[in-house]
Amino acid sequence: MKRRISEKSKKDILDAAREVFSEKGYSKTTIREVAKLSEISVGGIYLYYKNKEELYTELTSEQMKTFLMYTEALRNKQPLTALKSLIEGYLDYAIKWTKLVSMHIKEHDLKLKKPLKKEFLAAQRRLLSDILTNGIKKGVFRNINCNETADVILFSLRGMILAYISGDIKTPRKQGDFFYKLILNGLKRMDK
Amino acid sequence: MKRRISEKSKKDILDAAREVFSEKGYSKTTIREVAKLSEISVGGIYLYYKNKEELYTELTSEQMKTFLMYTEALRNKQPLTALKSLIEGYLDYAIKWTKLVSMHIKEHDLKLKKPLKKEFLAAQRRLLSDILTNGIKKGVFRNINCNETADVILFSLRGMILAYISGDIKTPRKQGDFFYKLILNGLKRMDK
Amino acid sequence: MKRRISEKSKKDILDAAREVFSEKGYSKTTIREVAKLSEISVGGIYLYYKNKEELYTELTSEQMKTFLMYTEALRNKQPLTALKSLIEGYLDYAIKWTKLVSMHIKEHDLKLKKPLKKEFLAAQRRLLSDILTNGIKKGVFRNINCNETADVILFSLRGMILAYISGDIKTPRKQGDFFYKLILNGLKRMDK
Amino acid sequence: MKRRISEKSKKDILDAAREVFSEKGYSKTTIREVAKLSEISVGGIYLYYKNKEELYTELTSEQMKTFLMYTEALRNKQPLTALKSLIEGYLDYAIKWTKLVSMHIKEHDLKLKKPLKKEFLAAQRRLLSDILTNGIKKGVFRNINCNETADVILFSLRGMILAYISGDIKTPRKQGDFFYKLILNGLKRMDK
DNA sequence: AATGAATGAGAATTCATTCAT
DNA sequence: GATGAATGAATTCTCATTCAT
Repeated sequence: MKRRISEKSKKDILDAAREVFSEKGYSKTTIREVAKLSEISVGGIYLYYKNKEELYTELTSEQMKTFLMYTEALRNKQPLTALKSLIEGYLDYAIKWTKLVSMHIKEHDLKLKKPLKKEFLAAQRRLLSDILTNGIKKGVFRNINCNETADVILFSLRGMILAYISGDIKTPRKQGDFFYKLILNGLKRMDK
Repeated sequence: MKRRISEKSKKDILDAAREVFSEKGYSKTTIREVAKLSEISVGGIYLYYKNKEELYTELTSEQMKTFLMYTEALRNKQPLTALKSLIEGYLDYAIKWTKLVSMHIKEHDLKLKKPLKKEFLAAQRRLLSDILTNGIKKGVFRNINCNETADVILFSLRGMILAYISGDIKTPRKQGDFFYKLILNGLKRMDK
Repeated sequence: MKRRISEKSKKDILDAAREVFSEKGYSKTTIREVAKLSEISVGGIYLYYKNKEELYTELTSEQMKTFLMYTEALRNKQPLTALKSLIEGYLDYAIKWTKLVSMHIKEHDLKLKKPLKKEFLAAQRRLLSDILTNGIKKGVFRNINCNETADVILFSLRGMILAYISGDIKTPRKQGDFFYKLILNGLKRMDK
Repeated sequence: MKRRISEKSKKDILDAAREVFSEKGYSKTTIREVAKLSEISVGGIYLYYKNKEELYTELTSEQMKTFLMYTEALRNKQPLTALKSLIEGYLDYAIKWTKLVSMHIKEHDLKLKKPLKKEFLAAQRRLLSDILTNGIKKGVFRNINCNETADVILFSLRGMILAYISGDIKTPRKQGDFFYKLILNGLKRMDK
């Protein structure tokens, strides 16, 4: 029987869970596998997490917090820089945590995640909306509806990420750059 | 014991599968239920489809063909109309087949689906690219890279759909309209 | 894979369940063991019975029906004979189905059994009450409260059975005879 | 780490066990819960009791001793009073410790309990037999076989208790009174 | 070809018991 | 002696797949 500090065990489990959940998604992940990888017995998992659901929720929550911290830092940048960095941040994160992001997308309909996700999305929308508002104030952007535009941009970004994790594109950063230019300048020919 | 022509049975199964899969999603769909609805025995299903995965793949393939037929019809419309209709078509389809689309996203990494999806995406990209090229020729659109832009638009649309099936937005058509305007006009203030 | 007629399987399972449940009681009985004894796979059990609870309920119900049939036959006998036969019937049944009765007593607090048991008890009470009423009418018994007396007699009998299955007495029939005389004549010295 | 005299710990555990066992019954009682309530660690429990079964046995033994002390006090009362008090004592005890008694019945076939129970029953029988003998001597009771009668009365009482804990009767004391009168006067009409 | 009863591996979860500290 | 983290066997139940008929 192994002896460890409680906190170490909890972390070991979460690390293993992140690995397995990202690889397999929620329903195909088994506690047995998490146990094996974390080198903690099956029963041991249940010492720290009430059930599979709670383990998953904890993991998700932790990931979102990390990401929020990164994006919040963009708040004080110039509008154009901030917008570009936000797009890049999203895509870089997806590149770094492909499997994990893949899981989040796969499990988009998991009931348990709903409130967590809602709050996360709201936070992202607030941030992007503020960036846009700031851009309008500074005369960089047209006078658009910031909230709605923020939504559309965020959703589109998620679409780009989905394309990346699905293997439809290999160089998401390049696509991101394209997306940035597209929404900046639009399609319409203006000189006419 | 029922006697039927092979093709009829195959279709019955697929109809039932579409019903059940789109109601329950992949994992929660049981072969028993498909059997019941199609009025073909459990064993019978396996006569026509090797396993659950193959049944799913067949269904997906069929759905894609149907959708392609719809979108191809846009080829001859005016660029702006075609673009708008394409966006609306995507979103309307997602509204009509929410669960089915949700399932496609959940199973985005299913091996068997890969070539199928690739071809579907390529077709969609060709179409949209042609619409854009046509728009440039007619002087409606700026001189953009059509292939890349087509990709970005398609992926963004998928993001919008993901947002809808995830419950993040309730009125995807409205968002679609917003998206249309955004990519048309861009964000930048032009008069300066 | 064994092939059998559905009805045969159902019976095999019930037979095995009777065996195991009587031996182990409800909670210590495992489906695996019932499966093994019935020579039907674990999954097979669930083909016929929704869950452990239903299997148990079915078993109980079947037993009660059998027993009720026997006791109802006493209704037309002479009061004294009927009373004596009832007592004997209870104890003989307990002797014959010791383990099964033991289970019923062990599981006296199982929620699922409640309505079933209530109806069984009510039927028994009606019968005994009728026997007593008849006895009063014929002048064999004192003018007692038939319902209450029926209850007390039935409960006492159950006590006798509990004593038997607990191993406290070896010859329940003799005790039954004693009980019969006791409640017939009472303890009190009458000639004073 | 808490330091305590061995005997104190043992008692604390037993007190907690009584609480939990009588609330949950044998199978649903967990050692963890006993540990928590007794404020002794899980491992600590196993220092004093070999396993769950032994803890249960110890508890049972203790309960029986307490009950015996109460009933022994009836020995010097008048026969009729003693008999009535005995009946009431049994039923009151069942009312007070319903769950505990229920558990004793569920576990009636626990091997370890057998000798314990035998001795308990013997003691009760001796007492009741003495009461009856005394009653005969004083001319209150008919000349009956005291040992056998004692048995029958005790078993019947257990039946009454079983009926109570099974929920078949709500007012065991009333039933007890009825039982008392029944065995006192019998069923037979005497004036004929 | 067609059936559906039967299979059995595998899932989440619990808990008596152990043992390193 | 005392602790409580860790163990892992055991539980109920599900369901894709098989195969005797």
